[in-house]
Amino acid sequence: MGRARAGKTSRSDKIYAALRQAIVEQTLRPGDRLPEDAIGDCFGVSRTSVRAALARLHAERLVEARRNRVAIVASPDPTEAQEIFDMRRCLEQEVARRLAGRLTAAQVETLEQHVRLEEQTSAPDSQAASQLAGDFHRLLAGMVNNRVLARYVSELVSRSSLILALYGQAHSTDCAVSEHRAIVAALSRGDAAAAVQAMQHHLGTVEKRSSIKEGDARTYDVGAILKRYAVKEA
Amino acid sequence: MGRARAGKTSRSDKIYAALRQAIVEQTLRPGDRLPEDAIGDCFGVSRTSVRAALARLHAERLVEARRNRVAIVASPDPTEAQEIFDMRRCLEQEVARRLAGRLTAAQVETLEQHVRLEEQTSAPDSQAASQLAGDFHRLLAGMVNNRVLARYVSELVSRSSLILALYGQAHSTDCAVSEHRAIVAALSRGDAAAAVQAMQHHLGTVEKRSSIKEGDARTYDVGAILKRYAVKEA
DNA sequence: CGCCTGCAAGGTGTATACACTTTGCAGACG
DNA sequence: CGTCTGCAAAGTGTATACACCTTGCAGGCG
Repeated sequence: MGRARAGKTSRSDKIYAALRQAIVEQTLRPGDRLPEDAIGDCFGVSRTSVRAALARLHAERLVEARRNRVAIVASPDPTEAQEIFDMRRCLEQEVARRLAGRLTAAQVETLEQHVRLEEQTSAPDSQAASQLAGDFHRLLAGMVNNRVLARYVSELVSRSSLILALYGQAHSTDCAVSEHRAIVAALSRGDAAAAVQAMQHHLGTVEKRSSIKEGDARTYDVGAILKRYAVKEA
Repeated sequence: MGRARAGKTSRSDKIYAALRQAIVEQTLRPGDRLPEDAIGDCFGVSRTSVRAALARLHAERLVEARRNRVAIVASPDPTEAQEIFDMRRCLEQEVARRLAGRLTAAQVETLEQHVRLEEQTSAPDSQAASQLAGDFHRLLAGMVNNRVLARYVSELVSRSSLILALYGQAHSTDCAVSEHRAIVAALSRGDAAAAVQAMQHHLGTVEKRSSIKEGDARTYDVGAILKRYAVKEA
């Protein structure tokens, strides 16, 4: 009886995992429609399970669900995109601060192994590389002994995929592996200031890679945008 | 046609709101059972809507849902409780830092009015007072222009109710109003350092008010607890 | 008297049915 | 030819039905 345990995943769990994967891999892109019955047919289950999965994805802000309307993959507007990166800087800086000089040898090894894996990945712009890049950040956050922090970082990392999909070019080396290496180095030699700075610089790089411009996001409203076209057509 | 808009709340929305309220008010206490059909009967709806509401509450970590088992109101163990307060300190400190010296006169007035409302509330240990205290923190977080931050703070504030319910005495003046006043004062005179410190001190006070001790949370396991009783009975 | 076994009751997981809402389009109408 | 109207198709909101899991307890067995 020591056996058994866990294992059992409900149907909605499987669908949740599949959809989530498809979204962060950008197979499903922001704005794509997610009709419950179509998805259900596709997985061979009823709408019931699909609804549960969609609800969960909605809670994580990976899908938008308007009442009585088909759900769609979330597409963060520029303002939201900035808020997400802003928050990542805030949280992951905290991760760096807390981890600097406090990593065990085993943890450092785990991180270095992960970075090595990233380097060895053949296609640098592949879905796999993108996935690994995200995992690096999750791995790091998971080493802080605070599951709330880990969960928030993980959520933000996922949502970043949406932003890259919208404003960057698909999987354009989401994260420079060298920057990951620099972060690990600073952390393991216990240099908190450098670690924090490396993290900030890294996230800045990632954000820049996706040019979220669009009128600096403060000017973002339909009126302003349409006005530009009106001028052209006048 | 400028009219209409919003308004329509689905049944699961209503149930979600009701359960949520009951939980943060501590009418439903941590560990309380939440059987879908019982709740459905109670609200005159089917399990379907209740399930959706519970799923949402689960996503916010206000209820625990084990597979094939009745859902219960979440009861954070001491470790989790510390993680939540830890995270609150991290995020709300950021709120203070960002708000200091950047509040408009109108915002300061809103805050002062809220604090006045808190002071005037007759019963200081009432559900109402508790609710207002939480709202103060949400109000503050909402003034930072970052909805992600606001959402996380709001979630943590709600979860704090669970902790107070478990480890504090019910609604024991969750927050000292004077401390709220001090925070507003520091913010409005633009003293970031003081604001941050006031916030930290305040959250420290709140956490202390609920003595989460229980063996310092590292020693938290059933064995250790039962051992104490074994000694008594020996 | 204590432990194990099996069963019934309580509850969840999932499919299905049906009502209602939204949306796009065809055809009437100016 | 553009606009309005109404209807059918697509899709969601909710209730209900049934299979299966989990748990507590009654009764047998040592």
